Amino acid sequence: MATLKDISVELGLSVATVSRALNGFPEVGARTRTRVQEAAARLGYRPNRSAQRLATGRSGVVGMIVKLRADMSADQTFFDVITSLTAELAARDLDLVLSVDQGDDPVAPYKRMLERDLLDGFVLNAPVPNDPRPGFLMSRDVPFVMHGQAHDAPDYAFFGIDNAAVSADAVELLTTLGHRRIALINGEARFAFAAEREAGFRAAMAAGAGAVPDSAVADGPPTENTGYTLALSWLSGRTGPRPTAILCATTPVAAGVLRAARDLGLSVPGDLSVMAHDDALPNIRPAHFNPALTVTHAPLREACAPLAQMLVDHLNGAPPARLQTVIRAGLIVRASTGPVPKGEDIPWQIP
Amino acid sequence: MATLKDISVELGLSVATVSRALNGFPEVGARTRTRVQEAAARLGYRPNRSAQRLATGRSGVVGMIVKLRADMSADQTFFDVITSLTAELAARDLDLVLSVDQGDDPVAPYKRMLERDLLDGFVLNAPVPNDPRPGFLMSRDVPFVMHGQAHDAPDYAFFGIDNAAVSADAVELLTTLGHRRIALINGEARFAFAAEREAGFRAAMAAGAGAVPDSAVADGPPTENTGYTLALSWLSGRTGPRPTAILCATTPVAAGVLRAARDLGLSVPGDLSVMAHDDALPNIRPAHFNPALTVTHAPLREACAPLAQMLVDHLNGAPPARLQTVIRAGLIVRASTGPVPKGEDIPWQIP
DNA sequence: CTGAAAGCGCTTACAG
DNA sequence: CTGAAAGCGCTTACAG
Repeated sequence: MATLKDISVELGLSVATVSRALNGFPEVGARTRTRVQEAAARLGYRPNRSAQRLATGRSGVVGMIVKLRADMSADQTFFDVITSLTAELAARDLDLVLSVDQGDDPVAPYKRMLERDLLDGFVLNAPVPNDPRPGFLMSRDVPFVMHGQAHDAPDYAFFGIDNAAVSADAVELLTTLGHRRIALINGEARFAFAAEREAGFRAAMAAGAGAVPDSAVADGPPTENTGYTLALSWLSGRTGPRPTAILCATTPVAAGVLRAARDLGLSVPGDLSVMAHDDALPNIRPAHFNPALTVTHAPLREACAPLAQMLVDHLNGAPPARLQTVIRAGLIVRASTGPVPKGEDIPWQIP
Repeated sequence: MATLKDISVELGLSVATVSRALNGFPEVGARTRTRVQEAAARLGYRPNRSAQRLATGRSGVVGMIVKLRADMSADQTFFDVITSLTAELAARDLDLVLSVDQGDDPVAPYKRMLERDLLDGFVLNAPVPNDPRPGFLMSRDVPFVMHGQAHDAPDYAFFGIDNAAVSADAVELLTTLGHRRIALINGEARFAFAAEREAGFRAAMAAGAGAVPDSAVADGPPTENTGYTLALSWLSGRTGPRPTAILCATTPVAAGVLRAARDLGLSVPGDLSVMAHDDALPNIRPAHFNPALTVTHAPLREACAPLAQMLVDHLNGAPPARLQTVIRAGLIVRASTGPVPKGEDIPWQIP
């Protein structure tokens, strides 16, 4: 394995200059930099991470703790995020060490990893309302970045989508089409994003379609089965007036709703409009649903590069309160949404 | 953070001696070792991994590549193994870096990780028949250990259970109870362990109960749904004579079989005996099934300590062909198996 | 049984 | 713009 020394000998430069050239220090001459870069490529130079880490005092390792849920439903989104996050961190010379935890104490696994004393920072996933992890890590001065947002005006680094707008955009599309009885199959209530979506949903509905009864909001694991079961119960009409549109937390949930409609002989979008939020998981193509699914669209994996970069910036001393990004999901109108059925543009009745 | 130097100053010893004492070198005097260990504990000494790694030339990082399947069914066993493996490797000062791959080429992701040139070795999971990964890694002299076994007389390190015996033990129990028409819901055919289980099943059946028609062997994802669907079709009797016993690849599959029996009004074990192989996943308690499930039993997570140790030994120069262990699963007889129903002890007919 | 010393491959003040 | 040198915290022949 070629070292800085090899390059320096090859070019008659000092190791220091070679190091500076490769690390993009501005004071290096353009010609020198080019020569160094070429020699590095020619010799197949790769920095020795352990040496870099020893010299800089960083471990180059960041951690992420995955909560295993009691119901054992391995989250499909998990793999997608891990894939991208690992790659994005690797591109920035950081290794990601995963640790799976099954305990009840949300900060205990972080304490445990910190004790081993070899982590530069954390990526926090699956925030819950009033998540205690940011407070704990900040009290110990441990850098981290959160995927999502657990508090209203956080003083920590995070990247997420505007979940209230996800609901509002969907509601606005549907109310413009005349819908008033819109139901929501939300993500699991214990997660912060779900709380934001529900709040956004209720606010947008109140503004455009009328108040929403509790019976028109439900949640469950983000599966086809959840969608099927809830839609079947709502659409059968046994539980009161039927919704004319259903908003789904994920595309698999929407697949279940579509199946329920089919089983009940309801046409989509003739009798029922269906929308979902689309995390753009691989192997799930809402464009190929039948009918093609109207969605709000925000690929989960696109969060990974910003998250990795924020963490690097944070490690390099950037103030975390500057490392905050909220992006707005896109809206893709396809064939699963249409005008409200005639005579059905009647708001929910609050009991 | 305390260093070796701190300890050496504290005790008036050399850094070298402190290092030797802490690393268990035999030549250190017993009293000296004790003093050093006490001082290390008192000062909260933790070795600096980067320094160790730089000095030893090892990265201290091993990789594991997780294949993401097209059907997106995140394997429940995955989390269990990752949890334990991470912990066991950490206890041996190794970090585990996961990489998720979705491509078709089984060795490409290993090549890619190798190019980054910072891995000491790999843990290989989910072996398939004639798995190309061992050959590739051996050709590059990359240490690895396989969870399971992909070849008949491997020349590489691996740890696994005797899958043929898993089937044979189950078949023997059932034939002793008089069963002759035993059906198998196997793990997915693309995995090596499933091929071993099927071969073991057919051999044991041929020896004790008669040959098995292809229609009595099926496979699918290791889910409740797989068990329910297959059992329903077999037990309805539409596809030929009913099995009097069903062997399941996993406990969730058995849960599905039990539900199918219930739905059809069949009693277990009166009309049907049910067995499964139990990976001992958390939150699944075959002892609490109704009836309590008879199983072959081999906790997946118990493979992790041996795997971690084997990898360490391999990294320390042990010849991989010595690092091979096959353990035998246990057999736990509970209430889901019983004597064959009267007059039903008639072998399968091969069409 | 213990120590002095070299070395692992980087980074980064300090000088010029 | 470049270099000489110290230092990061270990490990490990080599000597005694």
